[in-house]
Amino acid sequence: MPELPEVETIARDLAPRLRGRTIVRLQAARRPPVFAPNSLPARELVGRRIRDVGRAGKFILIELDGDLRLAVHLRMTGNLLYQSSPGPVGYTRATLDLDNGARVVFADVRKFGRLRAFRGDPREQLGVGIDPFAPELDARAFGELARGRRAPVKSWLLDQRHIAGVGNIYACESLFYAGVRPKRRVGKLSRSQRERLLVSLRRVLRKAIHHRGSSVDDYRDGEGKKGEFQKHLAVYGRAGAPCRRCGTPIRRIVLAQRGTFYCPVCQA
DNA sequence: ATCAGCACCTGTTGGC
DNA sequence: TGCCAACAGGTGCTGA
Repeated sequence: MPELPEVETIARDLAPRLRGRTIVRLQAARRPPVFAPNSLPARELVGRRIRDVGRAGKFILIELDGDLRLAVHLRMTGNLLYQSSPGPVGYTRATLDLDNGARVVFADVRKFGRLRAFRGDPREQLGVGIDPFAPELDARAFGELARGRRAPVKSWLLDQRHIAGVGNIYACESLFYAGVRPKRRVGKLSRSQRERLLVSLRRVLRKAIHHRGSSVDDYRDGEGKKGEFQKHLAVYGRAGAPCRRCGTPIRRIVLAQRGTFYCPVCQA
């Protein structure tokens, strides 16, 4: 479900409320376990003060004293909610009670989402690649990452080890604005195609953050509210509908087992 | 070293 | 109206 813009929105919602608070109690579902197998024990988190909340790829990062971090991955249907006065939430998988009486709830219908406590460098520990907004990521660096890769550009964008944070919606959208077909082999893109793709990717991610993310179905922000960017999608979920630029019906194919949307005229 | 395919879960939707 | 297959924003594992 949530991709970079949704995760960024939640992290920004939570940061000012959680900063300086201490975790006084933690409850976590055991079947199936919400904590990842490679997590430090959950009890390590109790009694710790929260320094900040950020993001690495699609992970929400809750940074604690003692070089400790809690990474939250929402996968398809996870939500992370702040409650100033705690009340019941459906599909709750974990709760963090804070020293001011507030609570952070992790709820997830499909139970794919995971928590992981760890120490050390987040990008290294979590295996996430470069951030799309990193200044050092230019057409040249993109070219080096993609050199020799035969995967379709869309599949490559979804692999978090390369560029981290792009998911199915924003991969489709950025390829549309760049005028590149999802099936094009990433290693064979021209420099100008890579340039256009980077510009499109950043523009669409920035706009989506501005609109507080896309709520196609389950996504909610840190206050439980929907995003607005689903109203501005150009191709995602629009199979058969006219392309906003040329009027040709948007096509849907399956690539890497994911629904993939593009305009057969605007995308070469 | 890649990459396709399936597994993990539950809920909603669309076609017959 | 009812049933069931297909599909859903993600990733990890297996085996070719």
